[in-house]
Amino acid sequence: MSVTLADVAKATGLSASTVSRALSDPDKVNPSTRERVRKIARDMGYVPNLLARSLTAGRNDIVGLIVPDIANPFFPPIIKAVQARATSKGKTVLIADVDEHPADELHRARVMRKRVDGLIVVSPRTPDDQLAALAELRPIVFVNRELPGTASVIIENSDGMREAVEHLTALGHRRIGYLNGPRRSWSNIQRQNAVRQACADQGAELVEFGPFEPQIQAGVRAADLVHASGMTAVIAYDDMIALGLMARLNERGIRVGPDISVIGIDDSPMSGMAYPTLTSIHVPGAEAGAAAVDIVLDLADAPDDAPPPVRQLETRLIVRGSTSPVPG
Amino acid sequence: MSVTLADVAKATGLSASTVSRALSDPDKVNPSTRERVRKIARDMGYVPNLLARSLTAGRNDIVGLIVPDIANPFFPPIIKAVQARATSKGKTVLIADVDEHPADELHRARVMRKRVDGLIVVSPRTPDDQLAALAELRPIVFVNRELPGTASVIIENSDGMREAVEHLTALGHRRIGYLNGPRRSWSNIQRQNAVRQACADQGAELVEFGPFEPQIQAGVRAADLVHASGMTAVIAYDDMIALGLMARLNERGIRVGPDISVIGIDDSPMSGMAYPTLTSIHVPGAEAGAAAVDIVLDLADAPDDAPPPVRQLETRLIVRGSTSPVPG
DNA sequence: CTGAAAGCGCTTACAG
DNA sequence: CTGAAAGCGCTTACAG
Repeated sequence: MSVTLADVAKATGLSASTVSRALSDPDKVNPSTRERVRKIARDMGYVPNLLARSLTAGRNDIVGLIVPDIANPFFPPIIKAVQARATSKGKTVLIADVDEHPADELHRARVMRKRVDGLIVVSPRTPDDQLAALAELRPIVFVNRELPGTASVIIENSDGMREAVEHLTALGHRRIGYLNGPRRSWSNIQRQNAVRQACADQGAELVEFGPFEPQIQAGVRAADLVHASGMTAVIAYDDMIALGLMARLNERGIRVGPDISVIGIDDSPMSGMAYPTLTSIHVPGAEAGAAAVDIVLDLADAPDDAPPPVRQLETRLIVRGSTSPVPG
Repeated sequence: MSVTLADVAKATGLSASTVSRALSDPDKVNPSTRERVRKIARDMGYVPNLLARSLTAGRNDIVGLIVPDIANPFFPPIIKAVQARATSKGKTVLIADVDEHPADELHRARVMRKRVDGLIVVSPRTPDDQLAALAELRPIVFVNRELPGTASVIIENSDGMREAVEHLTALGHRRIGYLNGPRRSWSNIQRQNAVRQACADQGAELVEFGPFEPQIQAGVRAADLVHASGMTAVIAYDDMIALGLMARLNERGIRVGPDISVIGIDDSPMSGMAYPTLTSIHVPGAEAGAAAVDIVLDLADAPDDAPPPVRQLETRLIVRGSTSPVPG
């Protein structure tokens, strides 16, 4: 097998304690023995078993991050932000992608639990009846889902949605479609409520479609429904759906913008690359990721009875080429 | 702190051994005591410390996956394939994204090493002088990079590249641009060699640009260079660069297809969504991911002196809307 | 079927 | 500054 601390101890003629200190807590050992130990350890090809170290030290210097779907462009910016923040605090990030299988979340979280110092779960899809079990795996913070007694970072959809609806009504649209996201998605419920409220406030008629999965193909499928319904403007649950919608409308010769206005949500990197460029509601995913790191690491050394923090972040509309005045 | 095995043992009046078996190796214990133990453990909210379990059992049931950049659409299909295969073999996948910082790869691999049963490193960017150290963290398999004595899955670029160049020359193009990827990228060297060979074989003139990072913005930047050079056809290191190139050309009123032909590499999901749709060389990332899982898990229980397997996979051209006959 | 003991590979008070 | 000892929370031969 591989070289252990005991092997190095034997080779140096010192105790395991001293070797351990020379490697992990250098100040506590005589400089000359320290260097001797380190050299011998290196020569022997000693690589500390970080599992064992974590078990005794009770620390991993790792943050665990669980996301629903790494392929959804909404998540990479969050992941990058989590990594940037965690790195700046000396932690490594390990990611689990549950591939939109909500039932797996709890299992993955348990697998990670002791291997990390804290868990960030983005948009937990975990069914309600298991959510409490997930929340127990503290330190843990939810992004985009609230549970009493659990730390969370919440992105408030209402401002951005209000701006989107105002933008459309200002362009003359009176009938607005909303493409629902996944049926049980917490985010979709938030967005659905927000669009209903905003349309009611603006006196616009709202027609809902879906639910749709947050994938391009779902948007492609939505396109024909939307067009058949005669909507002049539509807001999609997310950019993936909006992009699929646009692709299919393009294909059918329906001009996005002039013929039908489309608004996405997430302001993902692709929204500026699409044709036409996609008007989208910016969701501060990066800020949310950074905030989640701060919270979960604070939690790690907070007393158990401290009230778990809840941070709120706002959204706003980014206008691009896919929205135009109502045709005719 | 949390409930330990010893706590449960005390509560049941049994030894830790029996409790351990009741939970992890149920067949070795009397059914009635087994159920009693399990019930009490559940009631006490016992959650086994998987770190400790892994340390003694020497198994994690986890596969570690290291990728250069999760936001690059080339990687998610590989990740998904790795997960699908690993799941079917009862393993969980933990992902590390090194965010295009090659120097971090070795460190991340070490952090993961004992927490997983095997490591898959996709497109290792690790500098040559550290690569051997990385390769020592066995069981490990590289995807898209070769190192003697190390298991790997290699995607052979030459077939797809030859098809791409043939396609362009058949359309009448005589001067073909190639947008290089990152300078030290192993993949770029492979692709560069392949395009040089293919152009030489077809008697086409090759003009190289770059290096460019595999990002949309780099493609945007490349667009003006390419257009100024008078190329009628260009092959990009990857789809990201190709998409950025197309976006900028669109913006300048240069029609991709009729005015200039563009070919990407990777056949990422977005290539079918772009405007126009992007002709691209399909790279069998999913197959590579699945193969890597098979190899790394085999390695885990292979004798140390077994020759590490090397698997080769082929590429092919997918023709879409971004390539047309040479103008004029 | 169950238990006592040793051990996985480290770290960390506690002495000296 | 260094070492002996106990311990982190489990698992697993070995006895019985």
